[in-house]
Amino acid sequence: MPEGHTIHRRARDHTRWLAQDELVLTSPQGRFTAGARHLDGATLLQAHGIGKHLLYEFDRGWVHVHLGLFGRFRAWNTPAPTPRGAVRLRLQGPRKVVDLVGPTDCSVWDMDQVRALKQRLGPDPLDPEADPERMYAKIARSRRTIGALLMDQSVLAGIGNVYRAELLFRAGLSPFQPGNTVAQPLLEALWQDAVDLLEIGVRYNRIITMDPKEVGVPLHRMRRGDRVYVYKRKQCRRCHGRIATQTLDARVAYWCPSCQSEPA
DNA sequence: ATAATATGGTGAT
DNA sequence: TCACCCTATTATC
Repeated sequence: MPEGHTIHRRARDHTRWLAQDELVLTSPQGRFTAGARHLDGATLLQAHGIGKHLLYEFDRGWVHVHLGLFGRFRAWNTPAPTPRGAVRLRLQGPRKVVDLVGPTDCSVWDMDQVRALKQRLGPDPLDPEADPERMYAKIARSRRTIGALLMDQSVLAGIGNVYRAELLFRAGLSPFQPGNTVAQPLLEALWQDAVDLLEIGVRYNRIITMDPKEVGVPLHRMRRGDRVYVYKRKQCRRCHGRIATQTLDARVAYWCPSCQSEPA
């Protein structure tokens, strides 16, 4: 779940549920005790999603959360049950309680760290202010594969292994095409497609990349295991050919050799 | 029932 | 390149 769409969805939900109230912060698991105590009783102004990072802006400080592969949130209406499992952080508001479990990072940040993060990350398709020119420039002068570049958070923030596979399929591009050989209009199309797909992801709280017009099923009725063209599939959803897999930058890339052009 | 697997990033080697 | 984090989902028996 945790590619950019998940993060932005959580930011939106948590802002709606918890902002403008004084929150009780605890760390039932104990690994964030000092941080929780530091911000206990603070008022949440807003939760921000930036790429795959969550930033909780309080009236007197920031909390940074990165879910990694295993991190999850659980939410309840008050009163919430006793924390179950390794709850790193519990955010308790008057109406809702949110538990954070298994994150790669949960820590108190200052403004400098927030600024550094924003500087380090590439444009985020879910940020209305994002400037894709930075992504075009980086890809255009890189000999690394487009498959690796799309997953590089300093090139494009929020894309993970599923969206990588699906974006490349929809663009008809091989993951192994060097970045500096991808035509500019194709880069622009990739960006716009990322914007569209991630917005769908936020709205439906899941990754859906199949075109409703192509499959004749509306977005909200697409069944599990049938919402993507190539990711983790055996057969291409479009041509029914065999899906190829290969490790690319420590992650398994999925592509359809017949629908996606091979690099020259 | 139990086992395998994963959408990620970091830091050590 | 690999171990780690340590959950939820999916696959297998």
